[in-house]
Amino acid sequence: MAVSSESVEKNTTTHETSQIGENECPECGAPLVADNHRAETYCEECGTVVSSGEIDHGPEWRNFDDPERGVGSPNTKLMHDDGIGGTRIGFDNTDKNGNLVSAEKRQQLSRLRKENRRSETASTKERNLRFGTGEIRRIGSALDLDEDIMETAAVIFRRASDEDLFVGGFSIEEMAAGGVYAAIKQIGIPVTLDAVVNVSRVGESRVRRGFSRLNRELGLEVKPQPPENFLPKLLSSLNDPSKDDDYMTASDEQELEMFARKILDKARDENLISGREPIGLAAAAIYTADTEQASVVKDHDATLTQAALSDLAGVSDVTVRSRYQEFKDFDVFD
DNA sequence: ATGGTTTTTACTGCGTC
DNA sequence: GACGCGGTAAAAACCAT
Repeated sequence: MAVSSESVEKNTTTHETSQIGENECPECGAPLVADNHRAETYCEECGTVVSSGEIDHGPEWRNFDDPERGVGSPNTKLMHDDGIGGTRIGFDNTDKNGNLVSAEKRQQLSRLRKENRRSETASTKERNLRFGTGEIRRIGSALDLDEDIMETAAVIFRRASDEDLFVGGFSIEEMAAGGVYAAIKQIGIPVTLDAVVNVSRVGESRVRRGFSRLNRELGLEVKPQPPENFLPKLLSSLNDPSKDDDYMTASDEQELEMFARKILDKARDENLISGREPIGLAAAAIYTADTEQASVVKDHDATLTQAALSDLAGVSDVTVRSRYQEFKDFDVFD
C-alpha cells in the first residue's frame, strides 16, 4: 500500500528511545533530578518519574510549577491541610490590638493572604485531587501496575489540576484514566488502551479524550510505543505453561524474540512502523519470525497461526496478515 | 467538518488435513 | 467439513488540519 511521504513525515518520530543514560530522562533526554526527600529520580522537563522508592503515606504530590517552594518540600503537605480552608486574613495590617504591624510582618501577612486565597479556590481542587489519585490507584492495582507508573500518572494528574484542565465537561474519572494511560506510554510498559478502558469507569472515547487533552495541554509529547515493548508479553503468554496450547518452548521464545526484533528493526528502516498499531506490529513480527524461520531452517516447524497472534494482541487477523505481507521478504535468518 | 490513512468487518476462493 | 491463509471492498476508526 502506498504510504504517502507526507504522512510518514508527520508520524515518524525522530526521537528514538535510544540509550537510556543513567542520568537522562528516557522520554526527553533532559538531565534527571534526584529528590532526596522522596528517594526518587525524576525528569524536570516532562515529569517522568524514573525510579521511586516506596511511598508510605498515600498520595502527596510534588509541585512542579512552583520551583521556589522546593521540590517535594514539606510545604506540599500543607496544601492538604484543611484547617486553613475557612480562614480569612484581614487586610488592615494591624494586630489584634489595632497596632500597625512591622514591615516584616506585613510582608508575611500578605504572603499568607495569597496562600489563603489560593487554598480557598483550591478546596474543590483538593477534593478532586484526592478522588483522582484514588481512582488512579484503583486502576493501577486492577492492572497490576508498578508503583512508579501510578506515581507518574498522579504527577500528570496533579499538573492537570494545577492547570485547570477539568473544566469543560472533563470528568475526574476520564482524566485519571487518561493519566494512567499517559504514564503507561511514557514509561513504556506493554499495556494497551483497551486494558485501561476495561478497568476504567468511563468508556473508550472518554479515556482517549482525557489522554489527548493531557498529552496536548501538558505538552507530554507521549509518543507511540515502540512495538518491541510488546514482544516479551506476547511471547510469554504464547509460552504459558498453564495453558495446554503447546506453542513453543522457552528457547523458542528467546529465539523468536530475537528474530522478531530484527524484523522490526528492518521494518523501521523501511518506514513500515509509523502509523501502525504497535502491538499489531509486534504480533506480526512474531508470526513472521515463526513462519519464515520454518521455511528457512530445516528442523523448525511453524506453530503459530495468524489467528492465535491476532487474538492475543487484540487486533484482527487481517492486520496481522497485512503486516506479514510487508515483513515476509526480510531475510533476518543469517 | 474534511481528507488521508489504517483497521476492521465480512465475504470469497484455495489448498490441506 | 474444518482450518489456515490470501485477497478484497466497504465501513469504521483515527488523526491532523
